[in-house]
Amino acid sequence: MSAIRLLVLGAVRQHGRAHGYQVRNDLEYWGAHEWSNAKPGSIYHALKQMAKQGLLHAHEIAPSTAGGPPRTEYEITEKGTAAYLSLLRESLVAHDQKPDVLSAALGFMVDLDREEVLDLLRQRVRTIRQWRAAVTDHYTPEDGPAQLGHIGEIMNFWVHSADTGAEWTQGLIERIRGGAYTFAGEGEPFVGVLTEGQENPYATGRRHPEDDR
Amino acid sequence: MSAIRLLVLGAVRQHGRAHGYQVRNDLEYWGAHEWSNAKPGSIYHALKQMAKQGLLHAHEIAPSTAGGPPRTEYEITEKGTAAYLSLLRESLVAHDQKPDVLSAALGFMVDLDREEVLDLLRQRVRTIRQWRAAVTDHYTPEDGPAQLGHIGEIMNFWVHSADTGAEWTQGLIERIRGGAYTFAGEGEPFVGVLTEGQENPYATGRRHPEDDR
DNA sequence: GATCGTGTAGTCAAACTTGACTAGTGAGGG
DNA sequence: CCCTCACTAGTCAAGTTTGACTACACGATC
Repeated sequence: MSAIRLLVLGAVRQHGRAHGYQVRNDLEYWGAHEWSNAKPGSIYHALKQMAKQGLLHAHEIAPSTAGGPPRTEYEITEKGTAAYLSLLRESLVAHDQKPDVLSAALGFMVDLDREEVLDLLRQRVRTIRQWRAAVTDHYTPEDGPAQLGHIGEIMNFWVHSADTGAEWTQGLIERIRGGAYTFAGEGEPFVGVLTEGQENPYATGRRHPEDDR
Repeated sequence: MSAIRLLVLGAVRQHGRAHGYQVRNDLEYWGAHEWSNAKPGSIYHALKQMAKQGLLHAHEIAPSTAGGPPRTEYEITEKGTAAYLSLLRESLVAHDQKPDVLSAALGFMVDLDREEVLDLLRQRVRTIRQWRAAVTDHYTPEDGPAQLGHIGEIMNFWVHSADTGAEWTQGLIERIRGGAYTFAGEGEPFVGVLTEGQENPYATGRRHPEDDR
């Protein structure tokens, strides 16, 4: 699964009601266009698709005051909220070598409560360890790993990713256990969307020149 | 860019001439179906597409002796070889948070010569460092990183990935500098394809049960 | 007062990916 | 001798992603 659905659902949910451009702008604010496939086409497509599937409810709205084509506003449905939460949980646990999914999940983790996030992250560490074991097991020929030649570097790379991924997750667990951040039901939530008329300091026009990679 | 083109070009090139199923089987042998999107559909699609673009040359062949539909054999063209090498170089250098691209490139790096690979990997380390600097710069507000709240964990995660990625690359550089593996023009190359009639120990049927993740 | 850039809002075709499906052959078991 | 199962080889529709494009409004600039 890609990160786009999680991102879009989360963005719409935070707004209560949002049109495509608003979602697009939020994702840009979060830097998501840099670490995920959050291109305009994907966002509008995801909105339409999820509306068709009943995860979002679409309201046709008159053309905006600021020119441009007629907009559609979306609202998350109950089914959508359920899908969102299950996607979020899944993304925190799963180790699918897709860093964008984890990044998106980190951005929304505070929608769950602290204890649950800790549980999910511990589960994540276990998942990674299991995967690591499967890799070393599967790719170690009977006559020793040297037989693989340079192909062994592929395995080596996965194992390294697994180890560092587990280590990082462990660090995050410590920080959260230590009381960092504000989770669901712990009072004033952290506001991560742009309010109407607020300028976007991370908009495309003002990127740092070193960004090009 | 996805890894599929690199994988398919590399596989066809190693065979000299190969039909779709052979490529598919090689990729499975390398475990590529586990760490990349090397599904049958993608492979056949890539073959056709690249044939249309002149990177491969297609020979229509009579139905195989072993039953099944008529096969098409592909041969890499000059243009294809050029594309392959440039894709390979690019994949060794680029840090696009897509681990499958790097894995594929590792599998083929021995098609280049040792010194060039070392250069490319050093370049990779530099690229990662630059990217890391851009991230910390871009996502550190004037009033200190604490302002980001839990969103800062996204940045933290990238930075961690960059650091461990650079570290791993450095390790690989050391191993290659130390004389490991056999690169282009250094004599008997490592054979990474299945020869006709050889059994495939990693074929789908015999996977380890722990593989399911 | 034309036009140039920027922001708003979204569409579209082309390419790619996915997962399920087709279809023939041959070996082995009952 | 028939039936099932695995292997060989590939197709297809549905869904997704990409990158370029449209179209309007507003302010600034020449």
